Amino acid sequence: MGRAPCCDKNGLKKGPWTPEEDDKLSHYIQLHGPGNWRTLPKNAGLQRCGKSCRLRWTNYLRPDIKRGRFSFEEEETIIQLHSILGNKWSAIAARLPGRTDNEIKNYWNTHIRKRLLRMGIDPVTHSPRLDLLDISSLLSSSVCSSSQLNFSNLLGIQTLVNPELLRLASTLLSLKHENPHFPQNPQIWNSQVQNQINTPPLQSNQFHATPTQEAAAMQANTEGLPSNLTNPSYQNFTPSNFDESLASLPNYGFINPSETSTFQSLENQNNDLYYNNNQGFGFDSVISTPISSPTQLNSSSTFINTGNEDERESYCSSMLKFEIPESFNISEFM
DNA sequence: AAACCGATCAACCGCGACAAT
DNA sequence: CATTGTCGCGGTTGATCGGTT
Repeated sequence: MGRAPCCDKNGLKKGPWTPEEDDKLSHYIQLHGPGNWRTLPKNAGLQRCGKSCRLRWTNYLRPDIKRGRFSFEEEETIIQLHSILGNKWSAIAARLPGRTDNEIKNYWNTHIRKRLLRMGIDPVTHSPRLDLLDISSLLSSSVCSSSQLNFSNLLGIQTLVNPELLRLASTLLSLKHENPHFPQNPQIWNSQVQNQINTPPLQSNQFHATPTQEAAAMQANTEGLPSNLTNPSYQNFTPSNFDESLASLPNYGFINPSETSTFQSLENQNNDLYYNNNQGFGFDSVISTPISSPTQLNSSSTFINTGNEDERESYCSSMLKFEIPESFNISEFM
């Protein structure tokens, strides 16, 4: 089926909007509402296509748009929602009052994505970027082919690999060795470890919404779920385990600093860790928070609300012990 | 002072979904 | 059921700005 042109482009203006055009559009919508976007420009006396008008209104002129820097709470919400919704910017924006999908998308691409990469986290899968080192396949072959833990291969690449990675590998191999149910798929392996790294116990006070609000929020967010979530943890998504999936979402260090949830602690845990995903960080709080109550987002989390980008990253990194040093050239492994 | 470069973000483009006919 | 029209989404572009050389 052919797509109809959104408008007759002949003679229509493109590019940046002038204050006069903004005034015309705002004034018209305040008086009449947007109505039909196709006919709006003509009625409002604008030499623009309806699409351009809609975009200008929804992304800039709408009176309820919040301007200024994203707060820690908003940033955390974006990351968590992105980990389950993917690039569903409109669905994410629906959970962030006053923020537009375009603004969130830009902020993700220019800030969050880069910071996650610097931290060694894949912004698509939200997992540690072990894949960059091909360490997953290395470990997989080692694990699957022998009951004896053979570190010779690992040691051979030690000069290239962050010691933290090797220690992680050691931990994972130990867990695998002791636990017959350990996932064979390295990707699932990674994501499950990531979940545990970032999932301190759920706190009961993270629920603020009424059942009705929760139901509405759940519906709003499940509607936006992609069918092909890249994170293997969520590929088995079903309505019945949705809570589980949400509860096990990554947190990237935006957690209460009093909680210890690091690789160090991982080493001391028994294998039950891998089967208690219900005790994840309270993503429920994000999902259940009413749209009109942005300040309630993750109220249980403790934030150091500085406005400094570096401090945010530093705080993030300090909580998530898995960190690729600045000197480590990731691009060499791409 | 000028040139260069990277970061940012407003705006555009193409497409899919869906309603209307 | 097929076609047409509209809307909204996600990806991309390009203008602008500030910092650096």
